[in-house]
Amino acid sequence: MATARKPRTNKRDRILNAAERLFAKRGFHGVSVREIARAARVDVALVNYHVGKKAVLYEAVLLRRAEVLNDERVQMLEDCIASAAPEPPSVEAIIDAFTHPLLNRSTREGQGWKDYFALVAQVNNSPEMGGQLMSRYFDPVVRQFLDALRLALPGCDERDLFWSYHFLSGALTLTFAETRRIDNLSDGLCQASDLAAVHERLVPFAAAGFHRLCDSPDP
Amino acid sequence: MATARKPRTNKRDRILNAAERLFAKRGFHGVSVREIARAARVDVALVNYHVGKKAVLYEAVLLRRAEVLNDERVQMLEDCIASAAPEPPSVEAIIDAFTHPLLNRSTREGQGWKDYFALVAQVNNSPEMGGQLMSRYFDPVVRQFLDALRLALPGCDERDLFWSYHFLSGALTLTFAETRRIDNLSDGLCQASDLAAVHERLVPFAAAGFHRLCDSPDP
DNA sequence: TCAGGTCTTCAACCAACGTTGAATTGACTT
DNA sequence: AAGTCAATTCAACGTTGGTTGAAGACCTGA
Repeated sequence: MATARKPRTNKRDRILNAAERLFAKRGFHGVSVREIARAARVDVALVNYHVGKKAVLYEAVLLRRAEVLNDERVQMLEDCIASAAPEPPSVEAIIDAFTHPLLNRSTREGQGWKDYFALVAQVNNSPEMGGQLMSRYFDPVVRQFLDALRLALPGCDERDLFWSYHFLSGALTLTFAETRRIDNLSDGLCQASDLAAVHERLVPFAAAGFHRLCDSPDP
Repeated sequence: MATARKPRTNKRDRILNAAERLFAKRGFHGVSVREIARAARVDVALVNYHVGKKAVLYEAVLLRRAEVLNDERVQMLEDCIASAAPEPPSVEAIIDAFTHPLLNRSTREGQGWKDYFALVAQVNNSPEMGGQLMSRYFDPVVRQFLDALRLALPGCDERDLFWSYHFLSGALTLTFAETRRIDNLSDGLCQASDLAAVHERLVPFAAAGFHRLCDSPDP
């Protein structure tokens, strides 16, 4: 008797998917609820029924994959700590645990994740609500990574550590925004869509930056 | 006879200033022309009269300070090349020539420049038009900096160089977006508004990354 | 003073917006 | 068969959006 529940909400997912794609492209204010409903092939009123008003929809899109991503990041961090024990893991390994989940999802799974990361890139650089939303959804896990980095960089000044993470965050989000500016700048030699090529460079680039800032002695 | 022209357009500047501030905060779609006119204390129709339609206004805001910034960047690059001659300048010095103008304008001059950089940060991470606009307004000068970096990093792989610049660009734009996320993350220890503190860390961070990627031998 | 622009105001247009409430469907329980 | 509740449709509400055109004000040089 129990199980035979409705597919709960096929349409709720369709709405979230369409919203994700459109918000990623044009931002919160650049997309109308009606357009999202049209793209999801769903009546306008259903958006309010299944999700809520526009602002709620926006946060629902952000939250949906944030949980998955956070779990995977924590898992990878614990793995890399465990496999380096009893030594602390290297800075490279920690950064890789932080960035690799993005690469994995973006290349192995569908366009949805790509859209999601592009959306996050916009949010991260938005003065309007960027600070609040990013802090709410990602910073709890970021703090765990900072804890690990402290062990890998003993004696590191706290401010150097925070700013180093800030630079990594900026480089990472611009990468996953995939604006194709670099395609143009490099005359096609580099491609924003070739995330594997970026990732194998981002990790050593950022690690070198962390070491440069955090290893130096303070007088 | 000649000179006594009207102040040409007092109001045009007021419109551009108001637009700059609002676009920086909420993006192109998040601000209405009517709101800009209200903030500039100007009739709605004057926006179209003095500048043009909304899209033209947006690009006018971007262009206005891009020219000033580009000139200053080129000047600082030439200076640092001249003062290092006949050796090529260091990577640090080149990056500093690229980033210092932002710091200078942002701290010494008014809120207008801060708003402008926040706007550029949004554009840089926007999939909608980010690639196009950034390339159009900034990449000609970026190419000059890449030329200088090639001399400072002889034998550097081209793709490593482009990606290194990409990472620098991401870190730089997130910094000048001033989203205050880092204030929250660091419990007030770091402040997004303290641009001098960021700048003195960004230059060595990025320089270390460039060296790490570009100095390594390719088998 | 008048004629010429330039600049400014006012009002209006229509399309699109987010959101809601009432009415309808459809499937499952009793 | 009737009743229940979630899901869905439809139409409408009141605002606000960007843009325009015609009319008015202002100034300058003749």
